[in-house]
Amino acid sequence: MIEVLHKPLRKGEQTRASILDVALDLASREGLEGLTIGVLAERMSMSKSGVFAHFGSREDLQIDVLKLYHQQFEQEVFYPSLREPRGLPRLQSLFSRWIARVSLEIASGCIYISGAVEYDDRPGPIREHLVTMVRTWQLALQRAAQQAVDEHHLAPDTDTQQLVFEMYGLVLALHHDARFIRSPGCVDRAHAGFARLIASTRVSSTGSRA
Amino acid sequence: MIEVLHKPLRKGEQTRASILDVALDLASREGLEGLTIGVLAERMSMSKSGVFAHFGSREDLQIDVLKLYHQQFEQEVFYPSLREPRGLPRLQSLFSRWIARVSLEIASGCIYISGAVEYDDRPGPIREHLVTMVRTWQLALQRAAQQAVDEHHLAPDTDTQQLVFEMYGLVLALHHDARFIRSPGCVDRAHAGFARLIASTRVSSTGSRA
DNA sequence: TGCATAATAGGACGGTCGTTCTATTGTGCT
DNA sequence: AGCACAATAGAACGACCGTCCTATTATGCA
Repeated sequence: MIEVLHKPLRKGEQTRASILDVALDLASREGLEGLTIGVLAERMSMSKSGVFAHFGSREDLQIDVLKLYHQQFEQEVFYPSLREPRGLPRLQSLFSRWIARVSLEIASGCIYISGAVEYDDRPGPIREHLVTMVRTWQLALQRAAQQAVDEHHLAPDTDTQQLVFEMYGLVLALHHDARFIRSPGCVDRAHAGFARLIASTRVSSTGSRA
Repeated sequence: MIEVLHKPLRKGEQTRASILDVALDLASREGLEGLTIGVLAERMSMSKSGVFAHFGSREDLQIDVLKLYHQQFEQEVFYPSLREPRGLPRLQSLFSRWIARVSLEIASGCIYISGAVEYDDRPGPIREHLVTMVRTWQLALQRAAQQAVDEHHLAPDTDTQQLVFEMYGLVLALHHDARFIRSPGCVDRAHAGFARLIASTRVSSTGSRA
């Protein structure tokens, strides 16, 4: 008996979790703003109020979806890469798993990316959560890049912020061409871009601009 | 007397044009899906039906906004670059003007980019128009890149599709970091990325990947 | 097996949406 | 000036939205 007081009856948490699963799938397809309680209830074969009761408001639901996505992203992309040795191998692993995830979710879309467009001009807690999560991911990439510099895998004068900027660009281009344009072969192009990026960073400086 | 039959009274076309101007500004901020007739009417100090009467439907309005944006984009980015000599100078001019435009519209957003996310999974005429326009722009870039190869400004085995992919990525990253993250200095990073991209393409092959 | 209460359903609210219809105002030509 | 008609206003429609309130049903523990 570890939990003593107010142990919530199990059924509630269980359906709440499966609602969140469906909500995540829906938000991945239609965007966080397109996530609607009515459609969500329909997919759950529940009433609107039945779904609503599990979250204080739609905004809370959206934030919970965001947190779930973040959690899955960490689990699939970030943590497994920590098993790779520091430096270039880990950085490459991060990028590869990132690409793999974005490739897999071509059918459903990446909430970090769609959310960035939806909330770039919409203030509020959702935007703040999103920015924090994306910033966290970018800083994790930058830390891995800096370790690659420290391990002498990349040139000592490497601008790691520039490196992350370009890595992010490759993934955004992948997402764009795959989901919007639907042009084949863009996964390979993302990999090729990264290879060239690393190659030109390994030998000499990236060369920041005035 | 050049125009003879059914010459439309001028007032209508005039207000229609100014409605479109406001609609473009609105769609740049809130996205094409966020463009609403009620808000548009409010900003025009007109009634909803008064605004609506100028367009057969909201979808037609959205498409007209799209066409207006495309027209402005061509006027500001594409045509001026044609005055530069074929090859690398023209390619660089295209990219610079592109960056400049995206930088200027940091306050309002690029419809090509936000539209790509909004309509990547939403079939219909709007999506089709958008894809056509973006494809047109990508092909223009690719043509300019191919000319740079022909003029021996870039390596003969350059993968121009890969080049355009990475250029697009740089602009997407710029848009992302400027509008969403709001991190300073990303305009310089976009330029630096392009410089590195050209440098590594000028010397040797880009190296496509299996 | 009951009883407290968690979980869900159902309905109603005010709001906004795109769209349509009808009436009114304004324009531009003869 | 007056007439035909373009341009706009105003109100109403059905649909969907998030949210609240009140019943009803289901759950888990004594």
